[in-house]
Amino acid sequence: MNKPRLLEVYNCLCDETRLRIVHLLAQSPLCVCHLQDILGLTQVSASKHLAYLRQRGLVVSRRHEQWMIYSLPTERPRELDWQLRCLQDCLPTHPIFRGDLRKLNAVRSDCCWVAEVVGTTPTAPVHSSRIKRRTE
Amino acid sequence: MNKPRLLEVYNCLCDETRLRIVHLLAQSPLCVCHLQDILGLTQVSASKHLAYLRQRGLVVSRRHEQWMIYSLPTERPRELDWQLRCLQDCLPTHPIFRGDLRKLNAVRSDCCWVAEVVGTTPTAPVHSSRIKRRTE
DNA sequence: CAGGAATATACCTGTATAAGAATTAGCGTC
DNA sequence: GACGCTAATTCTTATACAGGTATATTCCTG
Repeated sequence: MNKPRLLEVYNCLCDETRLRIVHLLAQSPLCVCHLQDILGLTQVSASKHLAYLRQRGLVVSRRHEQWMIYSLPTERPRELDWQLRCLQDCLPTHPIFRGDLRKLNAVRSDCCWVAEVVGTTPTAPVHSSRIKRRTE
Repeated sequence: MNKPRLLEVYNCLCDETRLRIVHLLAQSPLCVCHLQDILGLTQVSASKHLAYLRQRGLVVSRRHEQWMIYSLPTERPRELDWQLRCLQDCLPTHPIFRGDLRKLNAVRSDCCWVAEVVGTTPTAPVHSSRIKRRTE
């Protein structure tokens, strides 16, 4: 029924978990398990929220070995671009999102393989460090 | 639980009816019955959505005789200001909102008292024209 | 190909809320 | 004060969706 694109964007962002996900992905691409860690989500919850966002075009995913890497699309509808600017302006002062950014940086420094995996060249092998992550 | 202000704004705008209301009020203050007419809402639906918006600070209301005039607050949180800019940029092309603006202009021209009532000086008497509106 | 890790899906349940009907309340005219 | 108009509230019902459990799928390693 030709739902306005902007309305779909609002439907995505009106849930706190999804707002936090988009806020994090605006900083860096991330795999599902890192989003779980940072946001304290169950695997199912993370996966379902990401599916919701993916189906509405707010995020894209690509497989890298056994991980799914989620990121913001490079070609973004203007509706989303407005929201990203708004997030950047309005969220940094709020404790929830400050905390998320802190945890994001912890993940980045703890996991030597994140930079490789989430970067623009996702083809580097990361086997040994992957095991390191899961056992730590 | 200290819900982020931006999340509340999204909760308001993620409903199509409320998005259309805010879009209209960004053009001009309006009384409830005009919003009903323009959007094709029942009295109850209009009133409840407006209460939802009012409780979250996205709109304010003032009584003028037997009408409640709703408008955007003059002092707006930045979260709302971002959305107003976004609406102005993203919505004009969509048929739903174009239609709403058309109907808004029809109301404005049909009803000689709208300008008086919704203006910054809401004290002018409008009795005769009010009756005219209801019977036409 | 067996097994494990990461992710997705199907199903069920609970909750928030949108919509409708009926009622109530406020303001103005007569 | 009775009546008409505008708006708000209450109650009930219906629907969307978030969360949980169990299961399926895909990829990698040995």
